[in-house]
Amino acid sequence: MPFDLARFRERLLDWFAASARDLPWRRDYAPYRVLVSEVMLQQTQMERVVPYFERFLARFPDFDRLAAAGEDELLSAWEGLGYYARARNLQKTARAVVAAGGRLPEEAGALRELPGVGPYTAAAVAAIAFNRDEAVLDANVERVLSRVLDVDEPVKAPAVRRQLAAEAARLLPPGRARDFNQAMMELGALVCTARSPRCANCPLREDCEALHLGIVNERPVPGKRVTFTPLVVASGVVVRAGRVFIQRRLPQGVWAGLWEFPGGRVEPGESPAAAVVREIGEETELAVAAPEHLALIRHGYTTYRVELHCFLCAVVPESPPPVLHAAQEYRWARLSELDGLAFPAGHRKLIDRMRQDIRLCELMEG
DNA sequence: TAAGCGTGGCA
DNA sequence: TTGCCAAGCTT
Repeated sequence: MPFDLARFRERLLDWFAASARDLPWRRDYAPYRVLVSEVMLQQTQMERVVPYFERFLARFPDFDRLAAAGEDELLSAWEGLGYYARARNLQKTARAVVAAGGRLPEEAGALRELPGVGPYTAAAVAAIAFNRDEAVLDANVERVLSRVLDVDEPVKAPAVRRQLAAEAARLLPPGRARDFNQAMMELGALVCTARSPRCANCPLREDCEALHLGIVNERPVPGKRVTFTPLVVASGVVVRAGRVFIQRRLPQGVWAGLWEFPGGRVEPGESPAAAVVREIGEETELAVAAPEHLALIRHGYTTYRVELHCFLCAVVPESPPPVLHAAQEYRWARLSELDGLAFPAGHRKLIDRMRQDIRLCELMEG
């Protein structure tokens, strides 16, 4: 059966009307809420975003409140979501919107000028908040179209992406951009999934070329696969007079502006205990001794797989005061202070372990 | 154009 | 356990 555009649109929109998940930003499609949700959803799955979205909106209910937020308050609300530049850019956008009178532009071209708003987010906000006729192209749409149209080249290749963007625009029913785009992404998330797609329940099963050919599992064609680099890291919980040393990371690079415990990479042939003493000296000029193993935490970030060795360290009595070489600010903090500050996920896990360590808690009292 | 930028879930 | 994956943007 030939591809029928009207049928494709009708079945997709009917399916979405019946199957759309109840999400907080789908209540009224208020532009601020749509923008926050779309930025949170960059490279992040729906289920993970929803609780962050609720907390974020409670703290920062509008552009004005977000524009006025402090750095720790902002990053703390984002802690655990990753890609923290998103939070900073979202605040920059809020400030630009406030400066421009308080309203978000409605056209994709103007939205695209805002910090942290790329081609996807500009089209998504224009379509979902303002129902402008823009077609989004995200990983879900790429996957759906690569199957429906049987695309036999890697979908991440720029030329293929341009082609898929044009196809998405062709499929878009004029005047229905809000529902159409969400329907394509929702279908990708719930039915046309990367693994174990539910083709028997798919509203587009009659329109799907890859399904007809029996090669759904060969679509989309993957691109170059990323290699993960194992990394051994040692970090120190440096305690003095009931307080722990923490430092704020530099404004550029990974975990920019977040707080952390000092430490760094364990060199080949070096023990984690020796590395933590060396790294703390290099980063802070603090002299510490007798590192005592606290925890071993495994986590990953971007393309690294990290084995994080954590030690409790004492400052030697004749140690000089801290001088920072890998951070912009430091603090001797009480355990209870750490909750209002943003830490990388691995260090947050360490804080959780610290709270379970009775002897450490006794050391931190008072 | 390619690499940097997080994180947790899942098979 | 390990590899793969997710509603991308910036430089």
